[in-house]
Amino acid sequence: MISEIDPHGLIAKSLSAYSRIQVFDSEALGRLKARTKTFESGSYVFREGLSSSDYVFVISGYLFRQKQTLDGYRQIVSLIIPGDMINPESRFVNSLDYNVVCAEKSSIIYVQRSEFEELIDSHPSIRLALDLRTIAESRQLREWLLNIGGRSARTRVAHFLNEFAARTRLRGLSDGLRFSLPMSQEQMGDSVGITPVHVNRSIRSLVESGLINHANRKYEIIDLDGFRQAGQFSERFLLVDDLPH
Amino acid sequence: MISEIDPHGLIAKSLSAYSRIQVFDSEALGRLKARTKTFESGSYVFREGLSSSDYVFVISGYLFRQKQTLDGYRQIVSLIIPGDMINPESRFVNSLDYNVVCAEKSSIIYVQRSEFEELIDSHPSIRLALDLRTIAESRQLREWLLNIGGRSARTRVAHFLNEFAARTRLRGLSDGLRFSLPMSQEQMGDSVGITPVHVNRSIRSLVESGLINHANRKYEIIDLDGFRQAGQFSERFLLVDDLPH
DNA sequence: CGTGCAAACTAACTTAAATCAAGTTATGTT
DNA sequence: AACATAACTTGATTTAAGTTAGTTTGCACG
Repeated sequence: MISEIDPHGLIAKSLSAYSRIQVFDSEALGRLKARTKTFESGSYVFREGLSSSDYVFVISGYLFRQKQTLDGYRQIVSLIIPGDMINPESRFVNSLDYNVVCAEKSSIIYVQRSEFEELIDSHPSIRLALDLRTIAESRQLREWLLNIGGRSARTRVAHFLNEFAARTRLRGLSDGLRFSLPMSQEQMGDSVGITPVHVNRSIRSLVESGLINHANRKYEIIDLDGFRQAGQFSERFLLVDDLPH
Repeated sequence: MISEIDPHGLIAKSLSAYSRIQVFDSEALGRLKARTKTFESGSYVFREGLSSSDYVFVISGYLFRQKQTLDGYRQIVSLIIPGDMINPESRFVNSLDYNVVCAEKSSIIYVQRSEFEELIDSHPSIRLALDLRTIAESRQLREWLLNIGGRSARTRVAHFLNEFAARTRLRGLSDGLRFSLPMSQEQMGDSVGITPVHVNRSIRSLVESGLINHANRKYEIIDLDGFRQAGQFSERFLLVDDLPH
């Protein structure tokens, strides 16, 4: 099925976090031809090592990038939210070093390599946005490293939840205070390097401290300042300061 | 002090790991004007947040990138070895999200922003090498995340040492079996997220298993296969497979 | 060539998080 | 509505790693 991407859609919005996307840029994005595909929760969009010939974006649903240890431990290395590009390194490299798995039913669009590369070549601000996105991702990875390497379980979980709240707010997907997190406590554990039962205890502790409410997979931040402190969270690392070019 | 970089020097060698650097590319690199500066062990080359106006490369000495937690924990997020660029994201962004500290006395060269950018513009293979280097770094960060998030202390330490051995070998700085590691056990701990006494125990355990010898800061790998297994190490993640452009 | 200091090593003890083992609560299905 | 299944919750126990503290080694410097 071939459809046209909404010209004022998610992707332009997501890129505009990194560089100034003009009307004509986002119109060009809107003219891209794209195949849409739906994936069930738990299914793989990419497998490590396999090459991808198209550029792939998320329209709806949450996914994650994950890697595995030889003895079966799975580490989630980043969350992918609607509007994100799934395989940004495909611009330069053939195969990915991670798997991409759906946290819930998702819809994904495929744009032909050549078509997207023409767009990049003719729209400097889109190229810049992609380059900056790469920087932002490295920052995020370093922040996760600090989170996992240096903080207690409770703090890690709080940091993770803060990050999710901030990212969804910046993308216009939540108000930053109430959100539902589409992943199991086991998956959260695999994101921050602790066991699921400890995730549970950590969440409980945050609730008991009066920082958040939690039921099912819905969260509500009651005391934003306190909750940020509990997670030693600052949203600085989510943003990049565009160089004046 | 102004000097010329050795045209067949480290930097060309380091970039050539990522894309095919031709003679004329490396001659151009050799013509770059560079200020050299020496830093003592423990001194800061960059501080988080401060902007940098030049491109900076390591000629000799080891350094690391590090971040801090509010309550004082320091996480080392990557090692910088001779030939590496210290501030690659300066191509796109004003300020760094990490500190850069010397593990030992190091000599560093500064190349003017405009001069280096002209070089990039006129040498596609150098630009490509830089782009691929960025991908390689993200891979490394994800691998560290997996290492810290999912493995036992002993395995983490073994993985770290394997990585160091492989990286120095690929850069021509060691034979990959005997090397001296210019960092304290405390710094190793801050790299893999454990305490220095546990680093010590882990190293001893690896020695007692007959996998390596160790004295002062010198290491010798006795059983390479066994040592790789102990660290669940594969050097695949250090390399990128250049896309045929 | 001692002296001082930082890093490496070791052991004893403590603790945070993992593991194990039941429950319980949701969610989805015939 | 009853059943099945997966996710969540909770407590008891174990274990890996942290902490504290002391000793030893290596090395820079007067």
